[in-house]
Amino acid sequence: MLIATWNVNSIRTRLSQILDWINQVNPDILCLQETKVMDNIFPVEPFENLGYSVEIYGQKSYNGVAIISKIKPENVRKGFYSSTDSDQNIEVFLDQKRLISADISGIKIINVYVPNGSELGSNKFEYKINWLNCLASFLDEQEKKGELICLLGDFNIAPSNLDIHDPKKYKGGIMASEVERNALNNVLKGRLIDSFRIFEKNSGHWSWWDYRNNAFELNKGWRIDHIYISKELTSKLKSCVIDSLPRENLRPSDHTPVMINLELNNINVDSFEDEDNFYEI
DNA sequence: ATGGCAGAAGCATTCTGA
Repeated sequence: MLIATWNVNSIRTRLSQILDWINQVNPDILCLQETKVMDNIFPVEPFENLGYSVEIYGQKSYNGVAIISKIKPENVRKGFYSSTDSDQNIEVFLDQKRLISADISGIKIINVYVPNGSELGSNKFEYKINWLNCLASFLDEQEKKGELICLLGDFNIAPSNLDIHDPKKYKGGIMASEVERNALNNVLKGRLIDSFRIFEKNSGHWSWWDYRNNAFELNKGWRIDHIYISKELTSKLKSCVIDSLPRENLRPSDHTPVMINLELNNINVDSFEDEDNFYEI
């Protein structure tokens, strides 16, 4: 099962590029960020015509996330939610559409567009850290329910200096600070694994290149788009690939797709009960 | 310290991103 994430920086501007990529790669699940469009004018039909279900959570101009899936998702939820009434933090984040989740093939897919944060010390930076803390609480609750999780999207954080083309230049700055890395680690808590680092231990692999200063041509990038999976799923993980080709397109997104291959093809979704599998909840 | 590049909104220019 191919699961991909891609910050497309406007679904309407990038539509033909996304459809081309789907036709070439044939992903089972494609999670999008920065769709930048209200739900009532999201181009749903082109994806449905390719056999996908489309779940969207967007707004005008900014943010916006979507799950495009061959298997119809269940329990689709938009934004943070909690089964306990105590979590009043959630109300604060309703105006920015940055998270959509759904159950697909026994895995809870959590698609996120983490705030950028602008610069350390700013109000936006505080929002970013608060948002990540809320995500940590959200995952705590999912873990308590025994969910198998795939948390993926644009995190706007380079997890280590290996994930920045010039770590000295950007040391301690936005997307590279210890505060952000600690907040991210508090989300992961060792229970979620960075798929890419299972296969690649070296630097030099990027998922985002700034539009400015010829950054792509100079290969001055960052790895800020990630696919984290529950520990229990790592034995099923066959690959994690950053596909940099779409960044070469005319009028590209500044991000490029990241995808994993999870070997779930021996699983019959219709007969979970008959299977003696670790992923049962 | 600033700008550089891009998209949306909307028609000149501002806001936001990373």
